[in-house]
Amino acid sequence: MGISERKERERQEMRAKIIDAAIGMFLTEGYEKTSIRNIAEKIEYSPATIYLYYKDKDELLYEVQKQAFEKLEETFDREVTSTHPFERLTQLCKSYVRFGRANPEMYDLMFMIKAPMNCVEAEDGWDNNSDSFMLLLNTLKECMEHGLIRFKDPMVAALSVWAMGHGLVSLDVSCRLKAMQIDEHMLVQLTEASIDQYLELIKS
Amino acid sequence: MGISERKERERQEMRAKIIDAAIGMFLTEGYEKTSIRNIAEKIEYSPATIYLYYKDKDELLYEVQKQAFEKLEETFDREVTSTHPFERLTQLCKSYVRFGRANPEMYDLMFMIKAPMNCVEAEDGWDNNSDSFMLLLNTLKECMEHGLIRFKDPMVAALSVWAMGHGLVSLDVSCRLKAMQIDEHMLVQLTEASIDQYLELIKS
DNA sequence: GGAAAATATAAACAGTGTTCAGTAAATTTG
DNA sequence: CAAATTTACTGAACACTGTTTATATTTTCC
Repeated sequence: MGISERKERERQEMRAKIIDAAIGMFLTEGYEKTSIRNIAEKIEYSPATIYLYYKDKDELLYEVQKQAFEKLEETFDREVTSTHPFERLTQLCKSYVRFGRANPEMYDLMFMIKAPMNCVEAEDGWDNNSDSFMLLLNTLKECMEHGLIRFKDPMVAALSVWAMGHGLVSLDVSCRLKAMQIDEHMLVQLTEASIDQYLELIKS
Repeated sequence: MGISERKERERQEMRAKIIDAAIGMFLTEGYEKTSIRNIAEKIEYSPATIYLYYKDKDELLYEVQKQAFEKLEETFDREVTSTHPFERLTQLCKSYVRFGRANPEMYDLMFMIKAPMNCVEAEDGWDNNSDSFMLLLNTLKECMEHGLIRFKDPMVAALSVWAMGHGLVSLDVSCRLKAMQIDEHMLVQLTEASIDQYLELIKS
């Protein structure tokens, strides 16, 4: 019978409707400032209805995160295209930092906010991000196979490169670079220079 | 007259009482989960009283942050002692990362949480952290004067080193390293190796 | 001692995430 | 088709949150 199929489809549509509203509000207002009531109002349902489709606000965020990572992976697909491993690593780093700086609220949800990681505590690993991390890890491995970078351990390499990229983006997103007392324009240049410098340093 | 002096002293004592309670609760429960009501209960005053001493919850956090940075600076005073510039840079990096990993909740308040930076928006710079940043900057400048590191611009150097250190700590504190699917022991080793590797890389 | 000033608080406001009893609609069953 | 049952939804409530305000208490000053 096609009824249960339609029901399931309607359920997914409703879930999408909720998530779409949530994404929009999380990105414009931030996670904390977006309330279930606001989301409910936007989709013209009662707040309680949302709980029929998502367990709690954290699950909502987890779902939004999922979509954010899909966006990041799409960006990588577009911008990380070179066949030369080190060139590809360069593209990956720059693409990552550009993405973070261009979408600070999204970056916050993906890599900085504390909320949704609690609910993943019990589970093994953190699914949302594993694809992107694998892309980095594999690119680095390939670089190492060709002797293009000065790393010996691929995991150390992955952690280092990610840490550098994340550090640059997150210090900016969290406004901690105010300690440097420089203007926005200068900051962009310094960030760019830091990445270039770092890639130069790891090149063998 | 000594009355106004006593009044001022009592005022500072009350401020300290509030902050002490706040620190304790922020570190054990986190900023978001600590309520003004909880703090008030702990010091046995009404919630409204707190507002006679601090403008709002953000100002409370800003004050707690201040003390956290004093703790960080004390740690640096103890652990960053070498007269050799590069050796001192090494001590600084390791001390920073160790501090962050040993005090994740405090690190969160200092470098990750979003809340208190908003209220600093208008002001120029971010006072709390400027001493530590200056220590890093000056150490790097000294290294450069002696030709010990491969950086040309001290600001690029400071941003790079800070980004690397902050990246390593914050990815861990925010649980994002779950993407790497490794155990705690391995993680400590990888982090250590990443710092060593980085210091090796920037050495000229 | 009594006016003035400083200090503390109970109560209220407007908001939050979440739960639950109860209603209305859609579906299945007899 | 009508009755019974399942599904979808919601209003109201609960237990919180940060913050403000009018009121009460204490302290200082003349």
